Amino acid sequence: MTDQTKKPKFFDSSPIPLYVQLADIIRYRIERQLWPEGTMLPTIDTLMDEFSVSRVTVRHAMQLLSSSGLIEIQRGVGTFVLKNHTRRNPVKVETTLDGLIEAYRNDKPLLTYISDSSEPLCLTEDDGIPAPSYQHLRRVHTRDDVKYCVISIYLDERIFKMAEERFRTEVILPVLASLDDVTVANAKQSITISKADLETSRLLDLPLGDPVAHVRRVLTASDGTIIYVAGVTYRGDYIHLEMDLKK
Amino acid sequence: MTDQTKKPKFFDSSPIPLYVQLADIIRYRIERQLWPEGTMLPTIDTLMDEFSVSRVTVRHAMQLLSSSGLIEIQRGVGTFVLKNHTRRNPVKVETTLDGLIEAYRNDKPLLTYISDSSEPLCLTEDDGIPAPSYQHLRRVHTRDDVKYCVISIYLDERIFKMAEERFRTEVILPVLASLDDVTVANAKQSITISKADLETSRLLDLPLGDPVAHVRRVLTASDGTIIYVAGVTYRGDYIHLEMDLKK
DNA sequence: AAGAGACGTCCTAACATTAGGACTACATGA
DNA sequence: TCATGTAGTCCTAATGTTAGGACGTCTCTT
Repeated sequence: MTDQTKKPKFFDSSPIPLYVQLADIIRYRIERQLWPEGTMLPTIDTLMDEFSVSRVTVRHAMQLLSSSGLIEIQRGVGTFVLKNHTRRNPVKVETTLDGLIEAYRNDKPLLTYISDSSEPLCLTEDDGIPAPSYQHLRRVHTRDDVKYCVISIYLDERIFKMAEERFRTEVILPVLASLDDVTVANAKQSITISKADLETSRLLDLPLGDPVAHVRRVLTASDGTIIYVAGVTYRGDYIHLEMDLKK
Repeated sequence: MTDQTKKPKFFDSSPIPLYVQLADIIRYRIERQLWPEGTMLPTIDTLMDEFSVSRVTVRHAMQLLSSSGLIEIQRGVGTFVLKNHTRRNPVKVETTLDGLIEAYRNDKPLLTYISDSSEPLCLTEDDGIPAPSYQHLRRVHTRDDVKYCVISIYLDERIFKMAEERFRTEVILPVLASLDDVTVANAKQSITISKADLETSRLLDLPLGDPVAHVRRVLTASDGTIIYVAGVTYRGDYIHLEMDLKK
């Protein structure tokens, strides 16, 4: 019965541990330049106050950030922002097929085949006319040692047979574009955002629940046959989309 | 020294409680139709086995899903998938200015002004020539009782003065478009994905760390003056982007 | 009415998270 | 050298998460 002051507890009620939430907030502030590189962070006691949490909690959060190299803790001195954790080389989402092909011509990701287990090919009426059969390829793209997307491709088997070896070892789209016998008449792409599920989080070394972008691409031939369907799951932080609204 | 069998512990090492992760996985399977509406979920004992977790953990996860209305637990019978939690009415991200204006003409969201505290206007050389001064407006858009984005707008003060009242009470872009004296020469938009920070999670009633999309729009007049800069943070699950890759 | 198959409850026992407070160790400048 | 400010350590205690197991209760079918 000492004091019944309301405890805002700031962002409790979430099942995520306080120290993780706190670390997220601090990371966010650093990324947003609120605390630029080299700055000394508020003292532990100040942060305890600001967020009404205990010492243990603040320290735990700090250790998390420190071990990920974002800050440096100096005993007896203070805690300092290290690197500005600049956005790492995001993937520019191309808005044209040519751009997409061109992008892959310059950037050859490491391809890792993965065993299947994924969603079956699912098409809507709008997509076009299904081909008689498809070859399924599923792999992870890696660049600079970072696995940045999982891609699951269904390729018209007749086309696949034209360059089986190349399709297996190279990125599909440039190969597809290089085949004289194949003409892509239509190409659609849709993007949605969701959270990394168990499989994705494993494949991309991502924490479960981290933001990801799902991209679905459908290419059709001039007779309406669907020749290529891809479902790509990108790490959310690798996505960057630019568009000119003035057409 | 009884048995030292390795415990894969499936997705431990994450600070997020197991039962939350498990609930996420089950929700995901339901959403992906792996367990369609009406299906009986595997028994608690089966799930305990599949994921190597204890009874308490499975039940805790189930209760979470049950209380969010996704499943129904029937004692002595089993647990069943209720509604298929269909995607709720996502916002189609427009790729042209006219589309954007048109979209807002048909969909009038509820605007809630919020006190400031946000990032200052930050522009790059590329954006254009800054106007002498800007009016800042910051608000939350709500549709069907769901707060789906926070928008922070900087509007050239000279333009703001032309229709102060309307700018305050209506969605900016349609008003801007309706002014004869204003011509938008250029309009750019960029999209990135990140996690909800503390402020966003509060404003949008979203769990901290949930996926969000940041959209930045810059409009310039024909003389290169930047007349409008908007930073919009959307709920990730409200974003849907369609594009025709064939230009 | 009985049995099988489900979920519900309860218990023990580790750990992890968190608050709150006291005290220690270190670095730096006056 | 010493005061000051900062991070580190340690303690108690409450609460939450998880494993593992035993047993209770409910529903439905035979």
